[in-house]
Amino acid sequence: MKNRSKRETIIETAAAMADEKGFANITMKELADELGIKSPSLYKHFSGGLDELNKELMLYGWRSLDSEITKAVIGKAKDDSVIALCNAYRRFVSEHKGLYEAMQWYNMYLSDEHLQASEGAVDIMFRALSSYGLTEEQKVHTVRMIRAFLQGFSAIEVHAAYGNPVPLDDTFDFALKTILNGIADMQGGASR
Amino acid sequence: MKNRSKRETIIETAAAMADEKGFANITMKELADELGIKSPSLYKHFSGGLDELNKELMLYGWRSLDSEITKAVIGKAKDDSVIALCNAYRRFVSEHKGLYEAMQWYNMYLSDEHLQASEGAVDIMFRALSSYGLTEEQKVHTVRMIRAFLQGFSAIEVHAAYGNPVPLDDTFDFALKTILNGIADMQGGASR
DNA sequence: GTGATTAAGCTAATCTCATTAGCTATTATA
DNA sequence: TATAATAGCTAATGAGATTAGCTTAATCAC
Repeated sequence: MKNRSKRETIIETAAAMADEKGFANITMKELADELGIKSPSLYKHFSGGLDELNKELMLYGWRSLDSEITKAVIGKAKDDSVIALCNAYRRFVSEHKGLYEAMQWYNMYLSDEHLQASEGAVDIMFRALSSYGLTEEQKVHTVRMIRAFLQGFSAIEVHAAYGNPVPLDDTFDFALKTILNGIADMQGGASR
Repeated sequence: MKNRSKRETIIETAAAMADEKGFANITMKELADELGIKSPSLYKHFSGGLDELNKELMLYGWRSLDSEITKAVIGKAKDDSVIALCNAYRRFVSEHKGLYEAMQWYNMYLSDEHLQASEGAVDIMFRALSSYGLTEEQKVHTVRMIRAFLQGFSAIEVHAAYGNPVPLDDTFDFALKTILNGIADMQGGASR
């Protein structure tokens, strides 16, 4: 019954709380309340305090996202694979706005750990591109472009910063198409 | 000599401080110290406290960015215009990392005001696209895509989250080219 | 099995900020 | 000139994170 360590339970509770109330509103006090303990007790599990907790939240988030997009690309290749990956990323963000904030937020403070954490997602993107005949360098550019687009689009979508009636879904598809066209051009075009 | 209101001076000081020490490290105390006053005195200028200050910082940032990209696109059309705009955006972010954080951060809390604030930049993008023969809807998609890309790319670049020797500059050009190709396809392709 | 150790909690205390209250001097203004 | 607004100050309050030091229960070595 107790296969999940207390540490994990706390992180999952914090993640749920972030999704509910927003990442910025997680406090040691509220998290402790939610867990039925007093805030100083949290330091028994996270001696590094809020910082360590946030870092773990970030790592947990990236692990979850990895797992989602991995599932999404299984059995797919080329465009189908890229599309599935992007949609999975987008869905994950919309379902975990708070956790995603943690994933981004931590970004700002400890690039090294964040780098490692998000490496998994990058790796999956590389694999998704493997079925095209791209050079390594082309793959690097493409992964970066996709990543930048997904990150920017998600940030904007989460905060609903588009004040226009044209549906975001259409824009997402449009952008995806543009990116896939770019890939196709590389295969059949200049580098042929 | 005193053409700049105290309010403006404070905001500019805060912006400089954000660029130096990071947005998250701006405190009422340090800002007041920098200005040679005590922190409670700041409330005479910003009755809304840190929140109001941050909001003003965000607005100031967007105004500055507007002005930069406006300058950048003057006298240019089509691809040149888009390229100039994107480069200006990127440069602004790299020169004002802290202020840019404020611009993004506030984003998370008050979408309405942020929306208005960033409207100027969006407007300039629309104008930059006006010399192509795109439909309104195509322009909306394109602006959103460019915006998402710029935001995502900047976020990633600022935090140096790319652990790869391939130069970021090349990726930026590559992505720009992909986007411009997408625009060209719309003109000469399906929508012809 | 029993003493020592560790784990996980608790209360009380501390520190850092942001913020508020209330006072004062200076500057405009009617 | 009397008065009102401005911009500053000190002292006090309050929220949160964090630390110190105590207690109980489980675990472990022998």
